[in-house]
Amino acid sequence: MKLNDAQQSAVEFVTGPCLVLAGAGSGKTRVITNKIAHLIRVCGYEARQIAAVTFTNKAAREMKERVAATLGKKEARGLLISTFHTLGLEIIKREHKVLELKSNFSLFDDQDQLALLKELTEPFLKEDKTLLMQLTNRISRWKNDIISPKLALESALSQEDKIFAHCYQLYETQTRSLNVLDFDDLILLPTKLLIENQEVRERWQQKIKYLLVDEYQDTNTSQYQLIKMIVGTRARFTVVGDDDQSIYSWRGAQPQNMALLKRDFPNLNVIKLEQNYRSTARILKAANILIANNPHLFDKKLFCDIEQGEQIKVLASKNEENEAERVVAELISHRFLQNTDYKQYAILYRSNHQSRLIEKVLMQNRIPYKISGGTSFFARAEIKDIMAYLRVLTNSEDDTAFLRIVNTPRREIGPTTLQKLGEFAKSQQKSLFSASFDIGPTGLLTSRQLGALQQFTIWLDKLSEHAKNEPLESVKTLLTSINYDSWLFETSPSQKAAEMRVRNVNQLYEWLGEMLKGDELEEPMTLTQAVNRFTLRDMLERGEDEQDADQVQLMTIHASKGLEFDFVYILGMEEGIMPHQNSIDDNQPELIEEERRLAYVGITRAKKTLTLSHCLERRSMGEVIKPEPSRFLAELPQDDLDWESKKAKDTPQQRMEKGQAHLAMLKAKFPKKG
DNA sequence: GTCGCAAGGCTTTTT
DNA sequence: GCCTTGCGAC
Repeated sequence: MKLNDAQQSAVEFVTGPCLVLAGAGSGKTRVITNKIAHLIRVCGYEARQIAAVTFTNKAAREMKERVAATLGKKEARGLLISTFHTLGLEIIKREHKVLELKSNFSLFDDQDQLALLKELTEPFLKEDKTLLMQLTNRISRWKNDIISPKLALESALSQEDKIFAHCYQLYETQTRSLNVLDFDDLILLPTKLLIENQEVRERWQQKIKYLLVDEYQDTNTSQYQLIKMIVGTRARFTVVGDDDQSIYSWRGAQPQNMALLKRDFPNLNVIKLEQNYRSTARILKAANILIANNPHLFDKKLFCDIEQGEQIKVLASKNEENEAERVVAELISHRFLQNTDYKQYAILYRSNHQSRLIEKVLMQNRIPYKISGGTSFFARAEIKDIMAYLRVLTNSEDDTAFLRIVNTPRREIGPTTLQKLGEFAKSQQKSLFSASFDIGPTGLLTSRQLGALQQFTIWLDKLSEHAKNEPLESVKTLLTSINYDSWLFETSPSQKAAEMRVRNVNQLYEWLGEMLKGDELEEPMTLTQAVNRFTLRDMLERGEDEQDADQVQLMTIHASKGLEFDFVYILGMEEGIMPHQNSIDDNQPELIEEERRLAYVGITRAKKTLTLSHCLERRSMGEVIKPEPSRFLAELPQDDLDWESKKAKDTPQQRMEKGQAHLAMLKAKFPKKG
């Protein structure tokens, strides 16, 4: 298919800064992939001089595949296509000396971060969960805004601010001494480094001669600074974004960065992509009308010349079990009548836990499905265990990981031993691992306790030596010598669960093997790198069977951004779910607007049909609630909706009347503004 | 030091 | 409703 005029000019404009305002389904990925090809084939760039960044692993993977398909793997080799965080990790890895970091640092995921903060702030916050959450968010915001603990402390006004800033400082000191970085550091450190160090900045400007950024509306302050530093005054870059699809403001994304670009680069070329190639006219119209309820940074009008299409179905179910059954039943009969593939269907939801029931029903009906995103895999105890082993193996100072594995499987090293070891290590300013070798003469431990501890750490020490030369081999040794499979069988509630766990561990091992080996597009990694990539959930997957597999796609709406499906089902179109209860409670219009954008993103994933589902009853934290249908349903053009009453015995006339009465109620309850 | 049970309390979304 | 945490028994 030929590019349209707007797309073509977005591809061919390479001499300066370029902002592409790309509405949903307007072919932005095509623009990016074609532009990369154009840069290489026409403008004489080498692949390794071009970097393209996105926000999610899924999007990065998708882009890699599309680019490889356009250019061929040979020409695409060396291209840097990754998430912001992986790019940051890469910069830190190469510049670790300038940053005064050891090369073997490990990464904290948000759970590690929370656990450490909880421990560190216990004297100040008294384990108050709300305060702890606020602190976590605050630290993240400080890091996003490039504010050091020192500065935070200086500018703290209230008593609470001072305590938070103090905790921030403690946290920073502690993470540095553990030789770990958190996710925000991966952006913050490179940004600070490039701002402060001219030599390093020039090195990266030399290396990355052209930068492309997808989902630009999701950048936060430090990410924007990082972009500015990399592109420098040459300003050879293209950013692609859509303020209507900004759904990450809760983690610091500033859609205003789109407007800032005009200020910072006065010669910015702004190109609008307004033709939608994805959805039926009806779906597009519904999406446009919904999003028109939000204020806009940039004006754009999406149009398409695809046929009208079917009405948008609205299912009302009695409760959430019913909802899952209804949606699956709809899907099965649709597939049967239309003779389609499972992989053309997507079931989207607001929060991860909503997948549970759907999974159950899909399983009962033996329908193949794939859940993407979600933390399910890495949240599993067996995966966390092995990850902790790998982290200690590469970074012996990672006490958090050390504590997780020191007694898993059981080694008779209990809380008393660890308490004493912890105190001793603290007094010596040492890691738990290293302190274990020096604690003997102090007599703090009984000989039995010391024996158990040292047997473990000596073994670990040998293993990490082994890991330096033969990383994959050493991981195999690790798994066999702790007899992990048997441990899993002993501790699992059932044979089946144990088999599942063993499979998960094997999966991790397989991925690890692939990452250490590399492939046509990726260089082989060190064990440290591979472990850090895992923490970022950014692993090399042998794509073939994954891609071809005919499976129904399950994911959150957040995870679905940038993807498209023929037939889309959205669950839980209810007040309290979408919009989420928190955004209703706080009574801030911006929060509802973000929820509306989320609904917009969900709706615009659909190419051919869209089905929206809500329940009349739902169990929430143990009690039964009766949620109202989402206000967003009332905002959609009602002529394009096919409201189906929950009772099949209703005549169409009754159904219509009920629907209309319901709507009147909704409209009275949620009057449109303006 | 380990295991099992009961009570309490809640992550929305991702790297 | 489910998962984590705390406590008591062995």
